[in-house]
Amino acid sequence: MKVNELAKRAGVTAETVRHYAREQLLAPERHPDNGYQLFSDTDLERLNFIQRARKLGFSVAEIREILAHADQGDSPCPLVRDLLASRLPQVRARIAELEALAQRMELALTSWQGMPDGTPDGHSVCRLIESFPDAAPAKETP
Amino acid sequence: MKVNELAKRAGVTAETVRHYAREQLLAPERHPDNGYQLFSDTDLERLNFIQRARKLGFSVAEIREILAHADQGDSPCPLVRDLLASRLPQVRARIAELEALAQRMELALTSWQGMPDGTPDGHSVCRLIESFPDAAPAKETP
DNA sequence: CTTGACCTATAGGTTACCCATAGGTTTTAC
DNA sequence: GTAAAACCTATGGGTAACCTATAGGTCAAG
Repeated sequence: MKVNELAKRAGVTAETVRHYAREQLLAPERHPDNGYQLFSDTDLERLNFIQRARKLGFSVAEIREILAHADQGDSPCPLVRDLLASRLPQVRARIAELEALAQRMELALTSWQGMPDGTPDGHSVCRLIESFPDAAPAKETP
Repeated sequence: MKVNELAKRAGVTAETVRHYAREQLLAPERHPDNGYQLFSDTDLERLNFIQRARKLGFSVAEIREILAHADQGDSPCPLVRDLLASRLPQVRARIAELEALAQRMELALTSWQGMPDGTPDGHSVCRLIESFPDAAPAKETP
């Protein structure tokens, strides 16, 4: 089957399929005449596996590793367990970070209730923000 | 003051300062002879403002907008409120997403306790993953 | 035989920086 | 006085997982 058909069957976009092929998660054959990528039913199963693994938080690079193990006939399951176990605390940390952010945002919104906006001068941009208490890391935009 | 001094005073890296300058959040003067960026105390206050705004979840692009308003003499506070109010539910949604992910990860880890690893064949990569129940979106790696 | 649907590959955008490079400048030490 | 250390510049590339746009080849149907 061709890109679009595989994509539809798996419920992803054609671009995602091409992306995975570029990233070596899928290794379709090529039609000798036109160079089209030709996927098998095994590729569909593989793509479903990728989807599940993504839902469990594995990165594309990790999944490539997992699949490489399997392709060599080795069980990737121990690797899978290790990856999951080491990533879980990071996810929890990220959640805590975002929760702290949400609290700062809420506190700001509520404590600004009825506060005057004021106009900026050389030493103030927006006192609402400037007078806000310091806290935790800024990190990236969520 | 030069890049490094401003960076140290504000507790960020010199690269971050240069980044903000490139992104128009800071508009330092230039030393006429050598082209070095020269920052004033006002720039330091501005940088502190940026840090606070980042901690409240504003993106660099948003902060540029906020500062532009202030530079024109307009109060950016209403804009600030709107941005915060519209971003908060997104943060909450992201938290919920990550919590669901963490739960899937935990469920996987515990339900795999003592499960055999198995070796991959043409129709299985790692049954641990393949047999895992479907759920929610995959989204990006956190 | 020409649409229209589908395919290809490449390049650039997203976010907020970080890092490496090459080369000019200033400061410090001897 | 000069040489090395420390700092400055601008540019380009990397990060994660795709998405979009471009230009051009292929194919089935009318």
